[in-house]
Amino acid sequence: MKVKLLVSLDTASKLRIADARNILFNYLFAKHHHGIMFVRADDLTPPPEGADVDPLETLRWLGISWEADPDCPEGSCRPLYMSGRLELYRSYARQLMDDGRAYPCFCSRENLREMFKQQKIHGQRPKYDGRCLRLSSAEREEYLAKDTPYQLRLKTPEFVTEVDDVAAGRMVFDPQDVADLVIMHYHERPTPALANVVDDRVLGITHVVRGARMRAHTPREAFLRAAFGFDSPTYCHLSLILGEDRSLLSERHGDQFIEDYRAKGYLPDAMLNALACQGMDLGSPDQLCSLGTLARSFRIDKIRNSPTVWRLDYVQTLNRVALDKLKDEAIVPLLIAHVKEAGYDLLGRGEAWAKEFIAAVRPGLKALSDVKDYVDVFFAEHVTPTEKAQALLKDRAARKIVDAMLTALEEMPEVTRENYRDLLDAGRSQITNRGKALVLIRAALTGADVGPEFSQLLPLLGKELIRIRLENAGRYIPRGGS
RNA sequence: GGUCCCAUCGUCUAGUGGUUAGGACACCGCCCUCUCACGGCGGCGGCGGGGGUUCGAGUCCCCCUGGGACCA
Repeated sequence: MKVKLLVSLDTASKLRIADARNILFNYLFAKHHHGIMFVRADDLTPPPEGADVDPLETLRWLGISWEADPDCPEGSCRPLYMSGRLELYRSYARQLMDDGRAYPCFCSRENLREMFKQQKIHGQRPKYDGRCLRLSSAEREEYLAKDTPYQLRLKTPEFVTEVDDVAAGRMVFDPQDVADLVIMHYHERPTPALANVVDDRVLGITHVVRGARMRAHTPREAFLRAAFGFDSPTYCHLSLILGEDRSLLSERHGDQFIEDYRAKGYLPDAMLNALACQGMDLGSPDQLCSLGTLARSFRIDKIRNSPTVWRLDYVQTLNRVALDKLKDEAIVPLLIAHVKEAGYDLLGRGEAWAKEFIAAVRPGLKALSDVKDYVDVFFAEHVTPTEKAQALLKDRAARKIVDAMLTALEEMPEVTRENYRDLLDAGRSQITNRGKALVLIRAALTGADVGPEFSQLLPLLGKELIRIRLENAGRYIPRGGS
């Protein structure tokens, strides 16, 4: 039997890490078995005003593709849209109602709330008591005649229902535990359970692979399927993804949308591997796995389903590996935007210069946006020394070094890879402690005590900028003394 | 409160009755070096607890503990 999967995607929200991982695992599972994965866009709720939200695009960026809506013309990659399937869900719900397996519930939200409150007061568990099921047909007609909004509830089947779960084995559900489930909200909006059960049926879904958060929804779907008489797909619930404090990943743990990482210059390969390792064994990050490799080694019965912790430092490590694999030509266009955001033009001094710049800077990059930390050093006319650098420049030797370098600089037509040492030596020869001299030179030139190698720094800065920097540094060096 | 899930180094994981419990990230140290980073080498560090089953249990069963999700 061909593996067929369906994942749903909330179009009102950016793609979350956990959802991305779940969808990735669906994709890998489908690919591994040469099956197919459908995507259903749950578009009943519009995205917030002015929000730039397109989780489908994020999926494409990750390289994850899906099977088109079977009702669409050949060659399309259109996902299924929930809004276009409302009639389908309604027709199935109607069928259930006609068969007497579902009934309208006219209780308002307020009434329900009151019922639960009373039950709590009497020490009972809040649970819908099925009062609308006991309505006489005359009463029911009366409500309907008055156009009272209603929900559609499933008459819970009376027999125990079972579902297979890859991780948990066979799960057994007792009808005693559930109240009559709402399958259609007021105004004929399907509940997720109905939509899932119907779509699984219509599309011939064989496996449901989804987050562990959805596990508790399984009984409802099981009872609903039992009412329809549908077979159940096999379930597999994927581990929760937690923050470093071991609570469910959320805003307070930092970036939780794939788009956030994308914007910071994380590459798809890095994200893919970071997601995959939440449940899979990837070995060393040195070899980033491609989607194809991941799919080949993916085994649904091998994934771990205990909660995992999303670690930013690991994502960074993966991204550095991904960045390393990128050729200079490929990295230039990606970096332009990040440099521009910091207020500079990467190509302003020519393409050759840009390449040298990238070579100097890329070993330190964990994400492309980190380039902002280096940009001032290379582009700015004036740099304000850090406190540490200022302290260094208080050294009286600094004056001698800076002056000597300025003098030497005048003799040089330009500072290049070949002659930068001469410039360095001019400063360095002023004092005996050569290591210390270099620290002072760094402070004077870059305003920092750490930074790129001189062999890269000096030629990149060039004569003019070096002169300006050295002169500027003079303001921080005390006058006088010997 | 009810239902359910999970449990190997700090973290992600390998391990499906016999292993010196392996790898990776992080951390620490050393080397490289003008500094940071990169890179190389090395180190620290784990089967939550208690009962069984078995000649033998991280591995199978039960209980406890802990963490978590869902329903409210």
